Amino acid sequence: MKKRKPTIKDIARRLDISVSTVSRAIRGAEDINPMTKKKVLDLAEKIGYKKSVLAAGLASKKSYLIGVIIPELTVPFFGRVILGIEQFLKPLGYDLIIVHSDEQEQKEKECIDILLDRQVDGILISLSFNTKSDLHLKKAMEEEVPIVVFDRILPKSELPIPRVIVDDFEAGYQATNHLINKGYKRIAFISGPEDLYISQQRLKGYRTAMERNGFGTSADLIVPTLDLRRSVGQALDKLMVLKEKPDAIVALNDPIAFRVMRLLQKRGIEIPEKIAVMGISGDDMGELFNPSLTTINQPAQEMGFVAANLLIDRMNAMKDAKNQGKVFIPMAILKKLPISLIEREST
Amino acid sequence: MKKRKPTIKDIARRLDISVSTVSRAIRGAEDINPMTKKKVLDLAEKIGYKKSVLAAGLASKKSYLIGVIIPELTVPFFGRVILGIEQFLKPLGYDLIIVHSDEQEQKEKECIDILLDRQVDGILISLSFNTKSDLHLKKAMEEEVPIVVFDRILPKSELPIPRVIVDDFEAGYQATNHLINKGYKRIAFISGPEDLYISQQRLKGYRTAMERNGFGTSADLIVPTLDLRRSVGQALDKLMVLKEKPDAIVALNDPIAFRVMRLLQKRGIEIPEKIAVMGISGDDMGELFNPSLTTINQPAQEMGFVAANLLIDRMNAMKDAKNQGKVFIPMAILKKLPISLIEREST
DNA sequence: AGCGTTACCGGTAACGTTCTCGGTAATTTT
DNA sequence: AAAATTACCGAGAACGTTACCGGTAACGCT
Repeated sequence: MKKRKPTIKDIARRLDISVSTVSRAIRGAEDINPMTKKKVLDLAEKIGYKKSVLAAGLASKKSYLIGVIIPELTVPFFGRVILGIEQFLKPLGYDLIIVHSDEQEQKEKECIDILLDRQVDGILISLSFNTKSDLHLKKAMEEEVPIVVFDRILPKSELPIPRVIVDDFEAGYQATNHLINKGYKRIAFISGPEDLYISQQRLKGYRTAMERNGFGTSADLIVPTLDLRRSVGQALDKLMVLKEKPDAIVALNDPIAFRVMRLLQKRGIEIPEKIAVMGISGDDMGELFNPSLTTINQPAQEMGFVAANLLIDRMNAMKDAKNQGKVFIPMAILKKLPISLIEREST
Repeated sequence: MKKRKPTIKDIARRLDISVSTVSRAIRGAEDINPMTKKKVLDLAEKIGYKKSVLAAGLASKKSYLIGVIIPELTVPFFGRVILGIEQFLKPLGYDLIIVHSDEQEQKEKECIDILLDRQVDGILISLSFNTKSDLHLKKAMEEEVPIVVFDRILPKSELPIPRVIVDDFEAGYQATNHLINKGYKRIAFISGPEDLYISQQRLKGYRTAMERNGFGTSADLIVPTLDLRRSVGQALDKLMVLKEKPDAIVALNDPIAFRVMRLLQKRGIEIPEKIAVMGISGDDMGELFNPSLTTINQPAQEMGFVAANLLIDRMNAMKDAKNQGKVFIPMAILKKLPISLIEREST
């Protein structure tokens, strides 16, 4: 019943070769005879050898773990992003360690610490709703862990970090434009925290669309919500006490739009007859509502894929720089992904 | 700019003590003078020392990683379960590595392999919709990593594994009973795959409730769906071609219920006037639908908490057995959590 | 023939901890 | 006062890999 797990030493002994060679075979290095490589691999398979990621990581100073920080586990959008991340990273032998900040800046910092403790090879992060500073990202950079931010980024970050987003201005613009084309005239916008880039940009897109069509933008029609749940009601209240109520509402994202729809229905307001509602996210869930939610689709999976790709790029660049003895210069890259309209029943 | 990370050796040198002692202080062992311990911890803090989980894991043969396998990332229920798992495990210094099987048995096996490769200390798993065998769980047991199954379990598994579920029979029973009390008479049930324990039990609960109330259970009224999305429509179709259509539907879980509601509405059938709909899950999302979904609440977070607790128990039992030179005897434990009704508008 | 390549392979020192064992001094017990 | 216990600490060997440096043989080139 003694079942010590086989190691490369065992393989080396049985094949009468050195551990170095076995290691080469296992990790698929060049510089090895295909024949011996096959022999090693065959025996490894036969005796059920498993490489110790721990030991390998210790020796090579790599963990083959990538940390992913998202604000919330249950938001469908992030689920789709993770799918894309996996799609890119799994074939490369990386595993994901997913943590969530619960939309709190404080917890977000803790997440970074956890991941750094774990010695992840890189971090993919989408900022929480309430994150105002990116000092914790700096911390990661100082430890030389590459980091890529996706979707929820900070507007003016001087940090030279790659970022992947959708064209948020365009999203806000197209959403508003769609409503205008449908004949709506008093269009409101439910925004998010001021510091949030997606909020700023989408709002900007909304404003631009309104102005270009000669509607102007009354401040009354722009109300912020500070989270995805509780304060949506307050935001909506502000709109409903207006003398001239809006005939359409653009919500910062789908989860907010879902709540808006629900709250309107509770007030007995018909959608889209009395008031139209638009989201921005492209959640599948929107299809299940009654009426189904018109939304701007964000290519979530692609975003994950691209972000992961960017991360690996950075990791390699860093390694190269090191090998050549140069200093690695972090870069600010901003990648914008195109969006598209999904027209459903709520408009 | 040379920034080699500090190790326990550095601390040992600067404090002129041995690495052993430093190690003792860091990992909080007894057998150390509180004074020296404080000195070590202070210096560690000061120079920004971080313990290498990799090295520690290698030496102690523990990774402090717990693997979590869920069928789908975007199902809210599992999000809540993970919250509970974290709640229990984080204080103990464990991190989670979350993977998903995409509701496929094959991928589920791969997940197990990934986790075993990672040398996780334990595995928490909820089976996929289509998992018919638990041989892959056996594999984990053979490698001596404890495993606990939650929510989605296999009905008749001879494997001595701890399992945490809700009282699924009771859930099906109460759901049906609620509808009966509301005056519905022809109540249909949308079940899942036959092999799925939750499906069996909830169905059984439904049957029992029907019979006890003298309604009997016509086979027509029980239709299965094989997944959470596509085949829901087919299941519903079967009910709608019946001469005597049902006046209420119990869905196996909330995601299915959401779809049922949507499909009914597309057919112009009013809920709950023409047909009532009930879910079983307790997803918050159900509140946002129009009408909001009446459901049976499963204590998801508690389930995660309990499952994690059970896992740690098993891990300790295994360790104890080893220390005393005994053989560890795995046990089949079945823990049932109570459910409760959330009455909303769909019934 | 001499020399530089190329293709392989081996030895050995890391990597940063923990663990086991043993030892010393101080403290308690008898 | 001797013996036993306790509290604390150190030395050094693991843990399982990879990285680095060298070395040998075979091959091709001038």
